[in-house]
Order: sequence, then C-alpha cells, then structure tokens
Amino acid sequence: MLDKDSPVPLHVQLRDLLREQILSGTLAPHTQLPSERELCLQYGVSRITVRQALGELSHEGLIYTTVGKGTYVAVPKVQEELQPLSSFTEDVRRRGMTASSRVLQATIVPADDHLADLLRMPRGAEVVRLHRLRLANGLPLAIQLTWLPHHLCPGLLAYDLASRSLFDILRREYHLRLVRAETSIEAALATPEERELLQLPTPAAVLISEQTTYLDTDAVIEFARSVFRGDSYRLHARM
Amino acid sequence: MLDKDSPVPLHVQLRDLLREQILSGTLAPHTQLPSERELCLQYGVSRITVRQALGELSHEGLIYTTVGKGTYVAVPKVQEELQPLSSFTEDVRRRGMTASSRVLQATIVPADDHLADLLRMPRGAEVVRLHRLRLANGLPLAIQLTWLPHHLCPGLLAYDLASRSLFDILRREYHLRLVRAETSIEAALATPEERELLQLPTPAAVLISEQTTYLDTDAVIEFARSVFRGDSYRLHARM
DNA sequence: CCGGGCAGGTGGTCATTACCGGTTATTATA
DNA sequence: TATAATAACCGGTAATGACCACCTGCCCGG
Repeated sequence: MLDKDSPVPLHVQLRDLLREQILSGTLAPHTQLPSERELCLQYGVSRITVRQALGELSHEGLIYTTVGKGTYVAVPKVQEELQPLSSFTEDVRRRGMTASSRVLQATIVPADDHLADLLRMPRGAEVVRLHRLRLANGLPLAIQLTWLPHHLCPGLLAYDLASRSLFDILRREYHLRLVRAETSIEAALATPEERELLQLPTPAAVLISEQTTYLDTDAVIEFARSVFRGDSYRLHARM
Repeated sequence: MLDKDSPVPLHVQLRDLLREQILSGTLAPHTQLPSERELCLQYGVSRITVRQALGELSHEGLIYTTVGKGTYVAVPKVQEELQPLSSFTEDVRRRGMTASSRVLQATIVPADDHLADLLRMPRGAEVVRLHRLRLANGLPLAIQLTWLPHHLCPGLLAYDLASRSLFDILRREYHLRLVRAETSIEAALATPEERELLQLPTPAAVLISEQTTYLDTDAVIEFARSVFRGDSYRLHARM
C-alpha cells in the first residue's frame, strides 16, 4: 500500500490515495470512512500520520468529521472550486456543454513592444498568435485572441486546435506546468465585428477578459483576450 | 499566558495569541518567529501543540516557513492574497481614490422566497435592505443593492453607512469574521434607471456582480448585487 | 587569506501513549 | 416493557521522544 522507504511522506501518500478514491467515486458521498484507528492498522502507520492526511482532506472540503461518530465523504460542491486554471474548453465542459472552436487565424508573428512586455520577451521574438471563435453547443460564445511565446511551445500550430483544449496540449504535449493566472474583467459595448461573429443584435454588451497565465518558473506562457457574449456567459469565482 | 484548565484547546489559544500579535503589528512582516522548540519552552506546551497552531496560521497565510531556517511573518494580505473579502470601499481606496456612498434607501423587509434561499433564512425573517449609489472621487461608479440577515447585525441602520465601509462595521462593531465569498459576474446593457444614476449615455454596458459573503460559521452574512459602469471599472483577480 | 567540513539549529516527519468528551448500542434495572 | 446505567467506539487534544534533510556560521587546515 504505502511505501515507507519512499521520499514522499507517508501522510502525503495516504492523503493522495484517499483523495483518489473519493474523486473517482470509489467512496461515495456520505460514506463513512474507516475510523482513524482502523486506518492505522490497515496501512501500518501511526494515528498522527492518519490525522495529518485526513486533516488536509478536510481542509480541501473532501471529507467532514463528526465527533463521536466518524469521518464521512463530503458531497461534491455544486460548483466545485472553479478551477483557477481552467481553459474555455474545460469551463464549458464542466457546464455540461460541448465545446468547439473555429480557428479564424493561426500564425507566427514578431512581438511588438506591447506584446513583448506582456509576454516578458524581447521585442521581435516569435509569438504564436491564435484567433479563435469559441462555440458552446455549436453556438458562438466568445472571440478569443491568444498569444504564446513560440519558443515555449514550438510546433504548436500542428495540433488540432479546433477541438482540443489549448491548456491540455500545453500540459500533456509540452509538459508545461501552469500554476498561476491573473485576470482582469470589464464590460463594454460590442463592436460591429464582434456583433457579427457572435451573432448579437445592436446594441449588445460583452464581457471582456484579459488573462495572463504563468508557469511554475514564473514565465508567461499565454496572454489571452476574450470577448464573451454578455447575455449567456457568467464568470464564477470563489475566494 | 496559556490556560491549561480552559476548555479552549491549547493550540487554539496559542494560535489566537500569535495571530493577534501579527495582525496588530507587534510582529512585523518578515520578522522571524521564535523557533518551534523555543515556543514550547515559552508557553510550556509540546511541539505538537505548537506545530498545530503554526500550521493553521500558515493555512491562513499569516506566516510562512523555510526548512532549515525558520518561521516568518508573511507580508500583509492586502497585496498578496488579492482582495478575497474586500468591500467596494476598500477596493476603491486601494486604487488611491476616495470612496463615498449615497444611501438611496435603507429599510428592513421580510424575506421573500428567493431572498430566504440566498441568505439561508426562513421565509418572512427580517432582512436589512440597503440600496446605495457608490462614488469614487465623487463620480458615480456603481449601484449596489445589499441584503443582510437582520439578526446577525441588529441596529445596523444606526451606523453611518454613507461614509463607513459596511465590511468594516461588520468586522469591528459586530465582531463578525467574514471568511469566504462567491462571486458571479456578467455583462449587460444598462437599464434607463441605471443609466440615469450612473450618468451613462445610451446605449451603455455595465458589469453586474452578484456576491454572497460567508462567515466562519458558514452562515451567509450578505448578498450583494452591484451594477458597475463598464467603462471605468475593472475587476482584477489573481488565481 | 580562503575554502571546505562540521556542528548546531531549524522545520518536517513519525511512533507511542494517554486521556477527554460525545455518540451509540447493549445491558441491567425498575 | 420502558428506562436508566454502562461499555465500546469515535474523533480531539496533548506530551514525549526520535530521526531526517536542510541551512548557516564557525573553525581549522591548506
């Protein structure tokens, strides 16, 4: 079960093991977990170790405890902690809709001053420029302009950007670790071009989001400007 | 220092004591705390107790630790942990502007079904309803409708809601601990009434934010619906 | 004078033991 | 049979002792 010789602490191993069982559904909500003393016997660790693992799961909201009774699997939160680093694709899918894209343009351009500053690159460096119309259930929901430093994702344009999530490609194919994002949001009137792409009447309000995403190295992996339909998109955050 | 006969656990007493020193400024940011073993001696408790207290403070973001070196006071949240529980007033002031309010209406009303659900109260219970125009540097920036359970803040309407921050009153006068908030954001066209209050042309886009704020007890302390001018307000989040 | 090694301090991990107060099911009593 | 006492079990708290990896400053040898 647990590897006592592993450099990974026992309580971390146990915590991850239990978390996986909960998230995978092996342990259903409201199921009672084995008691702390029983977990000690099952995994051959001390109660301190078990309590440390359970404490972290409790902090994550995956379990809850009742004194004198036991520890139980929590009901999944309706809007489970809106993944801070979710892409449009993952966002839409979580809402139970199908996400797709129409690539309007995909090119490699040199960075101008503004772009170089945003992506923390030298001026003139190669930048992947992605212009996409994002659809949910086949209906246009957002226009997205994305810039990425080319040297961090060489050959990106070869992938199927119409159906795959950009974040998924960056994570799986390039093994990049996206850890942080900054977002600014404002409302504006849709421009004629935006109205046409999003099939909006005149006048119409749009939600404009500008997001910078960072790697674990603090390098900027992406800057994205998204224009959402105001009438059908809601941003949700838990803080 | 610590009361061993108190029903309050030792690690809670120690945690609260240290937290107060940090928040009051007695312990400045980046100050090194006494080592865990030294705290044991100072307060006559075991290292497990000390570690439990420090662990919770670390979770709260008040301290940070470096292996082999020590434990330090973190820089104050205002900048670090974005503005998870900031009010309009605090938000505007952080931008270097002066915040004020014009109270359009302040009454106590019974909760209808929708409101009772949002505030987690029984239908018909007393609710404080606050309708304010929020100004930054004297210019209208937002219209805010706020509902609060009356039993959690009896006599709230007696305070100076035009100039004081609501959150500040809740925290200082009622000793409530606001720990969590959920926000949803969307864009829309301003209604005629909104245009008039915010002095907007026709047509105009507004940013609508609906925020639910929770106490440490998980009770809902506030539900707020804010309508911001789209042209001069930007929401910023770091995740 | 400089650099490497070592000792001591720090947080991180873990086992063992003990007691407390709350919950629950069983058992003994009226 | 109904009720009260009890024992078993639960998580919460706490002390003690031990070892590890890491960091830092001191000291000694080159």
